[in-house]
Amino acid sequence: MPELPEVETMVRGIRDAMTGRTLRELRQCPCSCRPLTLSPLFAEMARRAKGQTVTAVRRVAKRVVIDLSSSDSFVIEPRMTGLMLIADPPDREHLRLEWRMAGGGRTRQTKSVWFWDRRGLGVVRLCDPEELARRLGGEALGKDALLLTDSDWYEVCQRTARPIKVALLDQKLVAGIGNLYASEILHEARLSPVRPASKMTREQACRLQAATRRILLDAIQHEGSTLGDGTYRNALNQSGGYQNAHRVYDRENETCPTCQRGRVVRIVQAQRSTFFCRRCQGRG
DNA sequence: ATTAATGTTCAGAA
DNA sequence: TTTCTGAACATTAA
Repeated sequence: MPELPEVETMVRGIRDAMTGRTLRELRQCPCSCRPLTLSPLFAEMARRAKGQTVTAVRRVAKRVVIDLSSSDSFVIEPRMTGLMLIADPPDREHLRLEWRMAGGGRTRQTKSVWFWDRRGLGVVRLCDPEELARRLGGEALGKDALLLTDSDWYEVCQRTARPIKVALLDQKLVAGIGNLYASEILHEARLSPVRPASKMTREQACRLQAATRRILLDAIQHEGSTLGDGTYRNALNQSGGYQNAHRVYDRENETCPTCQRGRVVRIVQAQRSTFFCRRCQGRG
């Protein structure tokens, strides 16, 4: 489930444990399931990273990026069930990787950060982060030049005739939005998920930009969404709180909290569930 | 036993 | 060229 708000929460949760510290050791955790996907392979990755100091911990779209004093960075894609932790994990058998950081000052102590992943679909790379960023569109939320402006949103919408909900999931168009937040954003923007992206007016693109910002900031404030299966946890292994604020996602048949009249319906687009209110979001 | 679930990426068809 | 579909990855819960 980690989408932009959950990854942002992970990054904030591990930042102090890593920034300015030296990597004493990278360890692969013994686990009975399939091995974590690493690039390069573990031995090479550990050799290149050991002894490096972490200069920054940041988020790029749905990825955690750990910059090292060399030009390398760890780029972690949690995909469906990956977590970055500094506290006890939900279980031991799905721990995948451990970064043992030297303690502050002259102490011999180490401070560990773990990557935990139940389904094991996550990927950890050690590479130049630029090469991965090149495959992504502008950031849905951020503060630098990568962030999409109002007019960028309009231009991005013009690029495809696919339904706007499907377009929002295309990381080459907008980076950071996933299935859950796409429904919430479109509801906030009062736009039909089935409307072709290319038919958006400038005014609608503007609403989309504003809704994206509001929803994602709000979700970050609540430390992300922990769905029914309880998989997503913050770095301290605590649940997020935004699931209680969802207006349409996974709320099929409930009364729309905005118009108080319509019912939330579920449709399938690109093999994923979309939730929306026909009354206040229209038919496209 | 079957189905669906937050993501990404690829192959192949329409 | 664009868009759509399905599969693959692996696990768990309803």
